[in-house]
Amino acid sequence: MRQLQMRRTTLKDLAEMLQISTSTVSRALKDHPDISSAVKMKVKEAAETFNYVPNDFAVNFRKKSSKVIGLIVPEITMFFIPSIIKGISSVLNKEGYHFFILSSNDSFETEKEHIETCINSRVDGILISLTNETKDCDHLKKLKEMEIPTIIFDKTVPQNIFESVIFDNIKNAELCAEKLIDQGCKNILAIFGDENLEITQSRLISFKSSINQVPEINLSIIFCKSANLVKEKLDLLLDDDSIDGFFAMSDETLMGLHSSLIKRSLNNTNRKVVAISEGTLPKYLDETYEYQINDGYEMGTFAAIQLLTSIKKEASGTHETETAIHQI
Amino acid sequence: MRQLQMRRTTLKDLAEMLQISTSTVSRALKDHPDISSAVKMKVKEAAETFNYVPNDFAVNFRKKSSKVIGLIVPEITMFFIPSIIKGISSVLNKEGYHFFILSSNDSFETEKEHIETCINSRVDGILISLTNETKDCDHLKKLKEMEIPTIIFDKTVPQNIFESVIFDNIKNAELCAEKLIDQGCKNILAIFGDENLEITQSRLISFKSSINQVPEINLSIIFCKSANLVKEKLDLLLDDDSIDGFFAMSDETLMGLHSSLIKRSLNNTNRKVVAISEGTLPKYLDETYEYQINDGYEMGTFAAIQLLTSIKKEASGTHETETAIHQI
DNA sequence: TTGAAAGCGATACCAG
DNA sequence: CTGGTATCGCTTTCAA
Repeated sequence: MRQLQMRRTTLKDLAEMLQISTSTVSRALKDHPDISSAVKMKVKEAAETFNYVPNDFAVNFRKKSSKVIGLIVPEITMFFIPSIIKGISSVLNKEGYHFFILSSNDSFETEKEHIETCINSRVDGILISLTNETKDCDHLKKLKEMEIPTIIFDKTVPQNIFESVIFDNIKNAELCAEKLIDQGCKNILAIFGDENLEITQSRLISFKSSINQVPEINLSIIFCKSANLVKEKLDLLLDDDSIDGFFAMSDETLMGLHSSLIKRSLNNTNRKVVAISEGTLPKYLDETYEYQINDGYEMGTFAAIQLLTSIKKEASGTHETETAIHQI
Repeated sequence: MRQLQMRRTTLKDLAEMLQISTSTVSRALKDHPDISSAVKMKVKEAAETFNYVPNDFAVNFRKKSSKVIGLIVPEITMFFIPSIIKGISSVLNKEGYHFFILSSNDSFETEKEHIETCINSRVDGILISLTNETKDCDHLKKLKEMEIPTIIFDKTVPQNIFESVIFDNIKNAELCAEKLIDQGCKNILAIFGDENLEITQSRLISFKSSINQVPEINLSIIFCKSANLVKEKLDLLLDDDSIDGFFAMSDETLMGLHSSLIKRSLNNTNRKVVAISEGTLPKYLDETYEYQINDGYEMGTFAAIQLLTSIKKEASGTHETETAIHQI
């Protein structure tokens, strides 16, 4: 088995051609102040003409830093992933970092494997959003031991051992409730996702308590794990038009709701729809819907910046065990 | 500046502890037939207890293979990217490969930079979908010279120098046209994306020629680069209900159409909507819409498999310059 | 201002 | 079956 790729020009090659040492070439290439500008010129020219490209493997190996971070997500959804990727790329690429995407497919076991993978491939840091199955952070402890900077985002668990970035679920649910109240809705149907999720619970509690402050409102609540389930349930539920206000806690639940409303031609009747949403998609659904936006792009950038910060701290030897929770 | 990460157990550490050579340890760990099972046992046990993890940097460096591939896409869209990522992950992860996502943000310059980045980081292969600005493959020639296996997918250019994977645009547009014809539509509006794109042109030509076989059909065509533009144009155009058939060449154009139909409560009147679609989203829009599916997941798996195949060929020294175009 | 040389950690060839 | 050793390409002291 031969080499995977054609042999490339190395530092040594340049050194031999110019009859100087590799150390000098190395330093010249990175504008080290010790090197005379004459030599720098020569070296850079040669590097240019011979198409020299530093071998990142060797550099990483030597420096023990991969400039790679691992992104572990519970699943690849169309609502959240694209915006979060954009956000993360925008800050990481600027700093010369790359990232892998590893999807846990909603399996705790896969999540654990991915964490091992990240450790093995020597990532400089990890951004992770936990699966629905993940109940604690035990499997993350190793990361702490190995001092691998890690930020948890979006889906977290209560006993959090890392810095994390989440949306302000309380506030958003509250604002949605207020919109429905202001609209004068009296018969509200609220649609939530997976009942076991932290994010569902916090939105639920907040939404309910806001609505309950207006005693004349009649509130029904359903939980559905997928857009399809929402649709199925609603197709049965919506047999009268008495509901004048809908709340969807996410894009996914909103999609199911929209689908069902369309089917029953209820979309333009006298009812209000408000939702918590990532915001990319819903603008095309119906102009009358109102949203409280959870901006995935913003979360991505924020989390990435936090991670880079703690990578730098690690590198400089500071060892504060940050576990702050940032709400955005 | 100290090491980024805590020192980990190395082969040498194990060798010293067991008082044997590193070569033996290395071989034992990978079940080399030469090694006695007694030694293997000992070594593996030690590796286990001391939490030995091979240093991928060193391995890659030595073997000149990164087990990383670069995925370059023109933009991060919610319609295509999630499914393509899922498809690619599903085959690459199984084979121990990872991939970076690099988005060109529809800029030819950025695309070129990303290609450089991939070369620098010594990826084992590249999966690339070109931007709208990309008119030829000159910037890809370097990849050919350097013998970096590359597959172009979805967005290609006519003078293609690499193997590529595309959807069967001709067939799909044709089938959509037939659906509208079968439905008896007489006044059709067809919505296309960016007029300059290869994929737009092939869908356009095919769709038009199919429709034109039925002389009594009146066909109007519009081109819009984004869902928003579709909506804006339609909000002006749709002042009467005479259109009884719509064709959208993509999810993006379909979203604009849907939005506009909803707004005018035209969604449940007597008209047919057919579209070429990635398929993830549209099932929630309106049950009466019909689709010709371009499956991003399938494209992802297919492209990834092709890439792995050519990586293996490269490795074994076979040098067929494949430029086959696969339609799926 | 420059060079020599020591590794980083794993692999593989050649001996024994 | 096992050990010694060169090597991958680069960075980084230490010496000159």
